Amino acid sequence: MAVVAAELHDAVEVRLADDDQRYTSGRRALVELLAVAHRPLTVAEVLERADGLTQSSVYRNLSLLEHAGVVHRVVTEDEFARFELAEDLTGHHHHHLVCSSCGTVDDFTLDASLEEALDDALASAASTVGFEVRQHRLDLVGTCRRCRR
Amino acid sequence: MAVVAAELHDAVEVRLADDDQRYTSGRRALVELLAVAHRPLTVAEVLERADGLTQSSVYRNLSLLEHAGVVHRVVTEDEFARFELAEDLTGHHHHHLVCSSCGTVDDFTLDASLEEALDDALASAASTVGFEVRQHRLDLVGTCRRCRR
DNA sequence: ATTTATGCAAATCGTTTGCAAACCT
DNA sequence: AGGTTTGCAAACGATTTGCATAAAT
Repeated sequence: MAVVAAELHDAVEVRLADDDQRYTSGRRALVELLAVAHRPLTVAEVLERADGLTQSSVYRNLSLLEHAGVVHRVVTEDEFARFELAEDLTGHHHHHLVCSSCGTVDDFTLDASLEEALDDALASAASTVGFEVRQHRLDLVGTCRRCRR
Repeated sequence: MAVVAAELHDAVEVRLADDDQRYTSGRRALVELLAVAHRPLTVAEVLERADGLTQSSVYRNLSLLEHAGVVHRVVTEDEFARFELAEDLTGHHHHHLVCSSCGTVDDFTLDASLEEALDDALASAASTVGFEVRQHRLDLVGTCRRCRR
C-alpha cells in the first residue's frame, strides 16, 4: 500500500545504511508522512496523522533521519520545529511561505533562472568574507490566503 | 556617553510611545548593545556584555521591543533566539551568514540591484498563491572563516 | 544471544510568569 | 498616590534522555 514511490524508500535506506542505521517501520512511517504532506510538519502534526507512533520515538527518529541527511529541520519564529524530506531526496528545491498569523509553513518554488542567478551572487558575496555556503534558505514571511480576509 | 547616534534613541522612543511604553534605562541599554554588535545577539551574549541587566527583564524587554517594532527576533537551527535592531531603524537591509559549526550569525549585504530583482520576483511568485509578503528572510548556512581550517 | 529500537516517565533547559519591592511621573 | 518596571524564584513546555522491555539480526 505504498503511497510513495519505492525509489524514495530505497534512497532513504541507502542513506541510513551509510549512517549504520536500520530502516525500521517507524522510520518508514515518518518518511511516508513527510512525503505526502506538501509542507513541513510539526511533531504534533505527525502524531495526529499517524497511529502507532509515539512521541519520543518520533523525536528520536526525526533527529536520526536528519543526521542521515534524509530529513531537514525547518525553524520559524514560532515555538515548534518542523520537518520535511531533504531536498536532494525529493529533487525539489523550494522555499517557504511562513504565515505570521497562523504559523503554517507552505512550500513554493522560484523561477529556475532567478534561482541560479541568486545562487551565484550569494556564493560570491559570501566568499568575500571567507564564508563557505552550503545551503541557502529563503523564506517569505507574511499572510497566507486563509488568514487574508 | 552615548555610543550610538541620538537619532536612533529618538526613533526608538517614538516607537515605544506609539505602543504606550516607556523608554527605560534597561531598554536603552539593550538598544545600545544591539546597535554596537554588528550581528544578532543571544540573551546570554547580552547578559555577558551588560551589567545591571537581569535575565528576566532582558527577555521581557526584548519581547516588548519586538512588539514595538524596535527589535527583530532571529531564529536558527540552534537552541538560542537572537535579537537585532529592526532593519527600518538601522536603514540597513541585510542577510545572515549562519555557521553550522559554531552557531554564530553574522550580517552581510547583497548587491542592491539583485536585491530589488529578488524582491519583485518573490512578491509576484507569492501572489500567485494568494500570499502577501511582508518580509523576506535569506540566510546562508555554511562554514564561517574561523571554523574553516 | 547480542545488539538496536521502542515506550514510558522523568529530566533538561531556554523562556515565561507571579509577586513583592523599587521606580517614575 | 497610582501605575509601571524590575528582580527573584518558581512555573512552563518543547524536546531529550534513562531505563526496562520488545524487536531485529
